[in-house]
Amino acid sequence: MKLQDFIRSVIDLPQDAMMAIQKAFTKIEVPKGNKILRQGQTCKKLFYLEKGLGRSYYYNEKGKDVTVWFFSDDNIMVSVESFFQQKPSLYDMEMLENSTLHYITYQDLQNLFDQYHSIERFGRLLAIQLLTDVVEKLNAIQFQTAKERYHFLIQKYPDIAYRAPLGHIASYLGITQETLSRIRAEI
Amino acid sequence: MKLQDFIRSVIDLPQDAMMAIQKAFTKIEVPKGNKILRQGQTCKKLFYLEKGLGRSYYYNEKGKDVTVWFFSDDNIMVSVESFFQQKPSLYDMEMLENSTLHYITYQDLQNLFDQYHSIERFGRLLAIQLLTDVVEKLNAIQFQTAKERYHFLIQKYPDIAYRAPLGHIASYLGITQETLSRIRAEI
DNA sequence: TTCATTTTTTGATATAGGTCAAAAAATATA
DNA sequence: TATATTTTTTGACCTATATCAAAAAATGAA
Repeated sequence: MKLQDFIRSVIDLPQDAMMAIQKAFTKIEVPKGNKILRQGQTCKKLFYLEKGLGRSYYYNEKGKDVTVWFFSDDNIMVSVESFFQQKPSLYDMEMLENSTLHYITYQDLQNLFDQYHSIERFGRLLAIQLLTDVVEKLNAIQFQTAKERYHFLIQKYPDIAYRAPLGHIASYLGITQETLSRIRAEI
Repeated sequence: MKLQDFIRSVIDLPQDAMMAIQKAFTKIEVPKGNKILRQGQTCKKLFYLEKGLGRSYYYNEKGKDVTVWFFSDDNIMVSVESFFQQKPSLYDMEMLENSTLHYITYQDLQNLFDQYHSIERFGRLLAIQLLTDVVEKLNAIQFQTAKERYHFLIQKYPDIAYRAPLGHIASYLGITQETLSRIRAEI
């Protein structure tokens, strides 16, 4: 989906605001395996992922790589707390496929928030959308068995279930890769 | 904390906006045990909890009462998805102590969003604050043992750990009440 | 106070899912 | 191709936490 269409799917901006926000985004291609943010850095860019696949992750106390979130086509890709509160990120963010992204810098976005009430609203609606996604995942994770969690993933993000490596999916669901492999074998 | 001070803690509103938003809130006292929202209803009010304790919860497939979130002094109390997307709530919300609340209706808030850019920004910042809280809980829950989850709660919300019934805390942490009781006994 | 109800604790047992290890399959590299 | 590397699967075993049941403690009502 084009950036413009994505923005429209969130809010119908007046012409001038739409022009201004589009101008503030820069399109980039990022190859598979590349990082767009490192743990400890403050996230200075908010990305729109037009096409591709990415994830955020960290290494836990035992050094195990833990996927926190997946990002796929037509979604915002950002370390929420780091970007919006401009503090160091807890996560790395990397692309799992060659991807097409558009980014806007924190400063440019703040300027647009100041200039356009309608873009401020866009920001609010976006935050609520992200919030809803996280709440949904929390509910899925908190009280469900490993099998149920996997079914949640297939249903909600079928593309991810098939495109991402099993180890990443397992840690995202809070289970081990062996358990996930066994669940898949059953089906 | 007074409503005005709470708003100030989020954003410094211009005088007129501050007056307008304060006027739109209504103060109420809600006794312990009372519900402020029922599952299936669309949440029409956003509450600020000046003093007291509340929770949101639902009954799972097995009929077990599961606490989704606690709300304590100086916080917003709302069913996020239901209020912001004006769709039926998945949860009941009830007060666990006699509480002092202030509410604003969805419609009044939308009108303020339309009228005041600064209040729109307040809304955005509020959403991001809620989002950060949920992300934090998700991380705490997803990869930690029962004991670690309980310590997260004590550290982050000590008041809740001591004021809420054990059964509610256990389901909030995604563990059984017996396990939580045993964890407490160890300490 | 006493009695009833609710909440918390304790005990015995069961099980989902973890850990460790190695084989098999898939993917990347020369 | 063949070979090396990474990812996934399978097996054996173990542990944290669930479940079921009942006692003890706390709370509320009469």
